[in-house]
Amino acid sequence: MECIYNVDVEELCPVCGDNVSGYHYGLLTCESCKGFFKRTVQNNKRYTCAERQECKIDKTQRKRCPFCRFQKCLTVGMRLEAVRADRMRGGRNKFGPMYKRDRALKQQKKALNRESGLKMESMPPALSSTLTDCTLSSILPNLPDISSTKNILLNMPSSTTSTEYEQGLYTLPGCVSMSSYSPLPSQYPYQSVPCRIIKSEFPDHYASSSSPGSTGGYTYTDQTQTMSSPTPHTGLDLPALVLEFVRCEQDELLVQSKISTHLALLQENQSSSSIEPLSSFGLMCHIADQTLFFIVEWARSCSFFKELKVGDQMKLLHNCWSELLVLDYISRQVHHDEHDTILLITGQKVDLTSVLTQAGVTLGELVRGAQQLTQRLQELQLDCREITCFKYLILFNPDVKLLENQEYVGNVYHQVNGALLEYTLCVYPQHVDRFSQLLQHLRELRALSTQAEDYLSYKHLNGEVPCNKLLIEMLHAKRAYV
DNA sequence: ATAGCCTTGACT
DNA sequence: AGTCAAGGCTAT
Repeated sequence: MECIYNVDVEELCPVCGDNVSGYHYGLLTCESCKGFFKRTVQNNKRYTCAERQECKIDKTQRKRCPFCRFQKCLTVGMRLEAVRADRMRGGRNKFGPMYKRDRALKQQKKALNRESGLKMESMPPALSSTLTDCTLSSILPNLPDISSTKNILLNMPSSTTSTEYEQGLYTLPGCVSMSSYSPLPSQYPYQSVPCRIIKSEFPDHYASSSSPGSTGGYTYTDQTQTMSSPTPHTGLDLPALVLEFVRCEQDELLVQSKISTHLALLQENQSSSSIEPLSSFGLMCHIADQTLFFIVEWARSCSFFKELKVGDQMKLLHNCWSELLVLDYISRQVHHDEHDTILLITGQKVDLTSVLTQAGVTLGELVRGAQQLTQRLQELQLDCREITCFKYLILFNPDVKLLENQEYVGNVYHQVNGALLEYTLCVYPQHVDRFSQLLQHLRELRALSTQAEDYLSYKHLNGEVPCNKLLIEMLHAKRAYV
């Protein structure tokens, strides 16, 4: 378990997760994505996606789909304007001061973390990289929804850089840190923000207004249309709802990187203070707390969820948080091929045997139960679209009592249920009872999560759960509505 | 086409 | 003189 402590503070490329080699075209990226971005813009390359324009980009797969890779470059905030039209070498461009501020900010953040020791709660919200100090009630009403995200972007002061923005300088009250993991919908790509500080250094190809009759290059608007429109061309006619769910999924790599950074800071605080090191269990609580934050973020981004009033949103989340946590854990194991290790959200592997020997009876049973369910789901070859449906079925639980809009929640549930049925019949026609098997496994997952919640409550009563506000809030809200 | 290494040159 | 993000070169 010690390996969890060795999370590197070093930043990862937001596009592919490789090691960064410096600031390139607006942000810290790796050497290969730098080169890829340069080639694409300089040579005005156009790519197409053979799949659904949702390819995962990581170090091993980045070569497979240049379309999605370039899309991701833009989404994370790489700047077309930083590619020079005249190909002049050397020297500095106008991004220099921005890089400098970004570096200073990172230093400041580190220093602040060291000062405040483990008491993250005392940190000014704007400097807190993740939401250790947030309660659900503070997150839900204050987080901007996608449409207001657009407004914030559009109204950003012109001196604002994307990096500063991501680091939370422009956060709203309620300790909200908007970051690059929040998927900006394709209608509002970052690059369309009109108030860019820097005039394009590549005006011929990329200035949207100055070249109405340009033949060779695509404009910003063109690009949005050609690069981001949903592909109608699919081999199978999958339920639209399922495709939409997949499109709204969070970027796992970014979540992984955020949580890893958080744990790394925690580790720094540990070593620089006299506070007793966290136990493995304590560390797991921190991971669970952080994961919860991203689960809430995901829920918030669902269009169905946004329709609900905050009161109902809280009831739904209070009801299902542990199921979503367990689903997150199990779906990670399902697609992890090594049977003797557990894959954490941080990307680290933990030896299963050492977990089982270290864990007490209850935790041991839980881990074993999860492994068994994992194995059954692996045999079924559960796919990521089914997992996404699971998340919605768990969140929109029609059995939650005292909802203001009970009927709506029930409606969503049944729609998702129908979409999942249609999906399984469409993709696995030879496997007729797949749908009912999936639902059976969902019930088993629910049972596991109840066990897990009970275990956590017991540990909390013993004072063994570290001060993770979100996790503890959830524990207190334990099934009050069912 | 990719990506690691090299050269360049404004800025400190 | 040193820094470091641009572009360039070239094996793979």
